[in-house]
Amino acid sequence: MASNKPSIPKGTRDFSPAEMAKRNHIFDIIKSVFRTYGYQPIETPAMENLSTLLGKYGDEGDKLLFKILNSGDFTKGVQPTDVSAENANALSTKICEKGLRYDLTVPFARFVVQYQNDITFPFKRYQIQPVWRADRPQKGRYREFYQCDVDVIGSNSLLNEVELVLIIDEVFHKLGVSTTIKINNRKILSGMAEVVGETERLIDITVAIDKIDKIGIEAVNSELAEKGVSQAAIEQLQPIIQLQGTNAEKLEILSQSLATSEIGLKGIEEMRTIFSTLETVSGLTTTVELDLSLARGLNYYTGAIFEVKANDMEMGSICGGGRYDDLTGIFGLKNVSGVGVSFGADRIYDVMHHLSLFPESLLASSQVMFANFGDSEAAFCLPIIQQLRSAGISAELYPDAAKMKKQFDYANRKNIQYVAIVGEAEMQKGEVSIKNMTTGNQQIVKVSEIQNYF
RNA sequence: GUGGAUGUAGCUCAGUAGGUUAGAGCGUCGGAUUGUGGUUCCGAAGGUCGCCGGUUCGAGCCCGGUCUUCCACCCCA
Repeated sequence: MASNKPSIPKGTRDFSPAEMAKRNHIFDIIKSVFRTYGYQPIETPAMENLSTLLGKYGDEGDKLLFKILNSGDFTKGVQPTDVSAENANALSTKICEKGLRYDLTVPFARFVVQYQNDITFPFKRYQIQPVWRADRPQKGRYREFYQCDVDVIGSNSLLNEVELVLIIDEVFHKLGVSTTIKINNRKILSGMAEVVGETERLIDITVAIDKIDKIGIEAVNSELAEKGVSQAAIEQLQPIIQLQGTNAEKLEILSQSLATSEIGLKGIEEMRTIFSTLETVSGLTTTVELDLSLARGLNYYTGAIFEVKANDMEMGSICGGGRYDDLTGIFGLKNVSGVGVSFGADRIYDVMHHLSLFPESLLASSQVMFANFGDSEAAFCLPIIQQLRSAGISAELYPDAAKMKKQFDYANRKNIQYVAIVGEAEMQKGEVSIKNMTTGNQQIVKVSEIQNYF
């Protein structure tokens, strides 16, 4: 059949003007907050060299990378024996040297190393661009989605962590999304693994306890056992991962549990500093909570880790990040620590859409629409419309001399607040009748004073 | 990547045991109403039932494959 309906790849989406208005609302607020904290934008290419991407996200991450087939004769150098299911990975690196970026943090690290001599440290940048993951799509999970990253690199100060919490708080406050910020620290997690004598199983332990909210303590324990964590270690972990109380209380008990772990105590100290500094800042509207089950998959995190959950809707994390002490080291720049978070714009959109949090005014294209009564009336209106536009008021003329019903319908559908009516009578007096579409009131205004009406 | 559902008009969904020209509501368009919308009334358009193949005298319905979307797992924004 030739009549295939046009379509787009799985997990990708088109966006209509109405959707873009809402998406831009999110981007605009995020950007404006980033800027008020002194961050500056950069962009990097959609594709990176595969060598930049591979090995940074763990085995799972590598599998989810979109690879780009080499141009030209990509079969050059490939032997028939290379082509087999077991060889798929090795083969892919032979025929693909580029891939679509998986996140914005690794390309940022590459960027920092590449331009280290031109950058003033600490470098505060933000970056809002799409990323791609060859994941199976689901609710809140897309193959192409936007991340909004803010990072500061080249500073060890915990003030940066505090600043990120303030940014998160401000963004979600301005968007009207009720959230909880969860914080943990990789050093604490390392300390836990160390204390129970399972240092080399850190990743397995964190991945398992990360699921405690979802699958419960029993299932977590059996998963730990499955991964080879000793029964004694599992028992030792119980009181730690099930800690209750205020942030300060949790830290207090933890400092006893992890007393023998230098790294664990370091993590606790960091968290104490972050929490106590946050207390000196007034006006925080979001709950900030120490959550020891928070692990986060990306294994380049070394200090604080963040995750933000929407309070009023079931949805994966809508923002997440953490400190990475040596991400640039992989690209040859040692001893540069960074910390940052990434806002998931598409998930934030889904949450706001589901909870009807978008302001209605976003839909309006113009503030005022001039009804069209015919050629001479239109000609009379055009200069007035230009006058409004130069005063910063968005205005449009209905292009056809259609029936009033149709023109008013158009204004309604496009959420235009005012309709200006200029016919024979108004033209002669140099006036415009302006109708408020929500109240239905109509007023007559002199052409010379019209821009003051809005 | 593994397992499970789904797909009928622009949207939300009906569709009886497989049997003539596949329906409704909303929306769209036109009219009642040639300077006043969101209400009402009347009328119209719009579907190769996701796609490909099979079974059958006959398939929206049964079977196989494929794609999409959704759900769980893995993992994640």
